Amino acid sequence: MYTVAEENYIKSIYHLQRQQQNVSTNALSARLQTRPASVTDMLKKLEAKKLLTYEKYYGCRLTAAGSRLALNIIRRHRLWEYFLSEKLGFGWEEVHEIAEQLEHVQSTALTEKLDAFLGFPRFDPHGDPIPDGTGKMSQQWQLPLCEWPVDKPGLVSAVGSQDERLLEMLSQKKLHIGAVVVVVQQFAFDRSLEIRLEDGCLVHISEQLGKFIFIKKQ
Amino acid sequence: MYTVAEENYIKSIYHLQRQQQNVSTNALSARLQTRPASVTDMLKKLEAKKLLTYEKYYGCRLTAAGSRLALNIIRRHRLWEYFLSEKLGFGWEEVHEIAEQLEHVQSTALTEKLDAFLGFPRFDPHGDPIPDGTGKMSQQWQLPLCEWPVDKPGLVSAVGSQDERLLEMLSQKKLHIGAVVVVVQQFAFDRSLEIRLEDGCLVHISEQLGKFIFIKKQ
DNA sequence: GGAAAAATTTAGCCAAAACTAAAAAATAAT
DNA sequence: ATTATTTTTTAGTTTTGGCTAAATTTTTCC
Repeated sequence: MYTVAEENYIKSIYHLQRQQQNVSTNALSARLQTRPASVTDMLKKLEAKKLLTYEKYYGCRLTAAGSRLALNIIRRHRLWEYFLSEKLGFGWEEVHEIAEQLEHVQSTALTEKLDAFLGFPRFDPHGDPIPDGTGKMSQQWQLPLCEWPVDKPGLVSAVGSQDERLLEMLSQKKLHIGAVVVVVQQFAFDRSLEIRLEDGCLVHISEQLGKFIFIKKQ
Repeated sequence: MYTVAEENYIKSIYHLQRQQQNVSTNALSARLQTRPASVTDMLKKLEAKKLLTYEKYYGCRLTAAGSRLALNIIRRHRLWEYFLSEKLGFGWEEVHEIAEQLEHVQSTALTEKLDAFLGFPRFDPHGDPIPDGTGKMSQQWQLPLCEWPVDKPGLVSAVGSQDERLLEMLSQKKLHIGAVVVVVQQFAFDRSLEIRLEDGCLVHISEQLGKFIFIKKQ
């Protein structure tokens, strides 16, 4: 299969490709914290393996095979993040670093069984969509409530966890899927939120909770 | 911290040390499937890191620090094996290879939280004891029931899991800790077992169940 | 359009962890 | 107690994935 270094390159290229259509050597160098010269070397290797096309001085793009691999790595990463946060009780700031290691464990069976064990979650604790086994993922643009802009109405589209304590809290605050909400203000002290529901009710939401409620455009 | 290669050496030396008191270059070479010359190189490196003492031509022994590291790696390995088998539903033959990768994920917090999530299990699916955070582990020689010799009386000494469905089944079959059992026969077809209890009752045990009941000598 | 700046590549080097072939030490056998 | 055999080490290479310094190409700016 592929080495950890190769997988990290592919993953980074995938993410950068969403902003620039051709990923430059320097952009990769900055993201991976390696020198441009090393990036050039690796791009040649990855081109030889047909994971990307590379044109001297003009950067690279993933091939279909490269994108497939990238989505698979992202799938592993986000499933582990979900596991760490949901099952082991890690805070969402802590999960990324550990998932960076776990994502490189090679075993298709492991990924599939983990997915099933977690109940086929569609979003990780940061609100990013988790690709399915074929690489498809929910494309809807959405953000956790705590990052949603003030005064812009939005729709509750998903929750990041099925924890019953979370679900209980949501139902008590009348925050069901499909509810329309407006963030009235964010308090600087603890980054908690005041939001207004359709019926005009004002509800106070901790930052912690706001991370698990996902909002999309109406 | 330590590299994957270093961790694998330390783990192998720990296991070999239980048979020979000084671990020879050749023994390590055979176990790790690397050439003796490579082993010599690595032993020098590990000695420099004070994980073992090494005397030219006479093999090596782990230092206290080396043993501590070895037990920590074994702890990680067996906790993951338990997770894979108990939570993800892998068969016990499949878990070893995947755990070989997972054991090298570096994060003390991960190990501790995983341990807690699993309910602090004391034995892995193969019946091997899982060291605790300080390196202590149950030293009793014991085997899963499904590997216990026929006609040899044994004592139920531990169960490999606290799963309540398992515990329910055990109490129904009157297989409490301390019970004396004799394996009457093992059926070749599904490797299930017929065992006799103290009161003469015959009980039928699936292989699946037999893996989670540990037996030691009377 | 040509000079300066920025980006990228080439060339040569390093460390980790493996390898082979040959030398040296330890062990076994006559 | 020598010799033969086995084990281990030394010396020199390879591959992977980094690095620096210098050269080259592209881009930008007057």
